[in-house]
Amino acid sequence: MSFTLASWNVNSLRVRLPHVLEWLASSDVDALGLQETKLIDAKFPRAEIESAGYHVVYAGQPTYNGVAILAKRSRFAEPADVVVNNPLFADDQVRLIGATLTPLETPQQAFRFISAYVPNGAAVGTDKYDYKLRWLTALTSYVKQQLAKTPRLAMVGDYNIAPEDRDVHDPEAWREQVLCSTPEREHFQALLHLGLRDAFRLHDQPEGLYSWWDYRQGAFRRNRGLRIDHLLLSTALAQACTHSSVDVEPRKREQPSDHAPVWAKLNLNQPLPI
DNA sequence: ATGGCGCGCGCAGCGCGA
Repeated sequence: MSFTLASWNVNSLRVRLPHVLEWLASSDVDALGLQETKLIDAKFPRAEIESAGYHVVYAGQPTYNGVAILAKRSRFAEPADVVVNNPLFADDQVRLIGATLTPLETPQQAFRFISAYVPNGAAVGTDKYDYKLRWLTALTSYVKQQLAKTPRLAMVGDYNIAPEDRDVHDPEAWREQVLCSTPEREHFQALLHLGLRDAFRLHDQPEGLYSWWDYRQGAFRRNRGLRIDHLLLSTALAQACTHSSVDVEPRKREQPSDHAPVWAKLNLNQPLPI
């Protein structure tokens, strides 16, 4: 009984819907967190996604932000207990959605799935950077609370943090810049210390595999990227994770998102520890 | 490392992302 979980910042779902539908059809994904849908709920392409065989829950706002969770209908019950945003953090931006996903065949394997769009932070020392750090502090409190209630947790998303120098094409150029600064990296480590694992680092990985490349300067062609999109798995789920990677193929298309989807495969054959 | 990119909004050019 294996499940593939994934995350993708699509930078406008209106523009990227064909990419998402093709990727779902070709990649065998069971649950997908989306970020930067940039759609109000009234404009969300619910019918198209349901026709593709997925449950979907979503929350958006005009122009900016917006998150969603897709779950394959042949494998999961309707997503339950949907929560939008962090109850511990008053936020007028829509950057978080969580739901409980229950496998149809093994309902005892239900887990909490969160799609997160961490603020970008603009530049170190700006108001947006302060907001990012405050947002992350509140996220850590919330995840701690969630893990106490639900030991099976997958929190996926655009974290806008490259955790280590090996996640950066040019670490010296990015030293203490936004996405790579020490305070941001400490926040990422704080999440791991709660009992989450970075799925990508559970396995041997090739060097230079990133999840975001600037649209400018031919950054993708030159692989000048950062690994800022992550799947964080609670220890209970991390034990079941057999593979994890980034699929760079969608980034090669015409009119791509600047982010590539990241994924992890979980083998839930054995009963999971509580 | 700033831009030069691409998005939304809305119909020009700006805010924003990372």
